[in-house]
Amino acid sequence: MALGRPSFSINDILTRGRDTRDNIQISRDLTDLCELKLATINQDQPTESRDGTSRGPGSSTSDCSEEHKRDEMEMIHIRQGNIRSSPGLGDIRNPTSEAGSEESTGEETEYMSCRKDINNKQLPSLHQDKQREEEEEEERESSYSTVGQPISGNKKRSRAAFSHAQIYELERRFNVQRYLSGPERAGLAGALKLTETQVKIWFQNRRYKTKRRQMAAELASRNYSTPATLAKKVAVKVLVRDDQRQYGEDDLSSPPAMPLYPAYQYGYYPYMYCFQPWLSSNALCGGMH
DNA sequence: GTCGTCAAGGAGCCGC
DNA sequence: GCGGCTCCTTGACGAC
Repeated sequence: MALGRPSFSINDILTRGRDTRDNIQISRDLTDLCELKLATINQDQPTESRDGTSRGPGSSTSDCSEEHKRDEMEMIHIRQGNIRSSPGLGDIRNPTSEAGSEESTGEETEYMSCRKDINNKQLPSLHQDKQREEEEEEERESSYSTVGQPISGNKKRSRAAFSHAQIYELERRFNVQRYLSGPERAGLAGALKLTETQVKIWFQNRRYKTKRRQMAAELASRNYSTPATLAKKVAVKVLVRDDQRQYGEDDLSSPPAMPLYPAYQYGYYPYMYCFQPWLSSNALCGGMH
């Protein structure tokens, strides 16, 4: 089951990504696209930048260049293999910001918060960060296998915590395509120092999470349009027009030729034609499908 | 202690 | 049979 593919192959990001400049350019394109959509969403709500200053939709240019630089550094970081690998290190995550980013309807916000986390926590001092990662790497290798599971017979299940850089890359990839082929998965897993299974499971969980949120949004919208509101949208035959009777008595006694509820047209939820929140910006930005 | 989130486990289904 | 999918659950973990 393959969904719509972008005009360029994401493999370009990974394979051509050995050429960092190419990779950065694609990263910029994706970042710009996502930020553009986010700006569209928040047109009327000035967003809070990382340094606490608010910025409007049109004022992101300078910030973008800074972010691009940081992205650039981050991507170089990843390509150099200085990425934190999967095994559960609680200190490399930022549950507060993650939880905060889990807006009920926002898919793009997770991506953006990931960017924010990366910029906030990892990029300001790459050298210190690198050194710390090396220390963590040693510590990790002493207790975990490469797939993030305890080596010894410890039956206690360990929950791998992916690094911000890994999640950032996974999210970005997910924004491009929601389904990966085998080679694509292998390439991404290799680039992120994860196993193919971990990438596969991550995408599965991510798709299901997206779906759950869409369903929740749908449910909320249904509750929003109350039955009383719907009851007003009933098709009524025009019996008299311009003082002329439009139907004979037989017509009126027989059932209408046209169904009153053309539900088939919009599935079984005709009112969704008017209000489809899952087709709004979050779904579009979250999937670009 | 409770709650939310997340990676992973597992059942059931489908296509090859 | 195998691999991947959806869907739901489990167990770990952090925030409150």
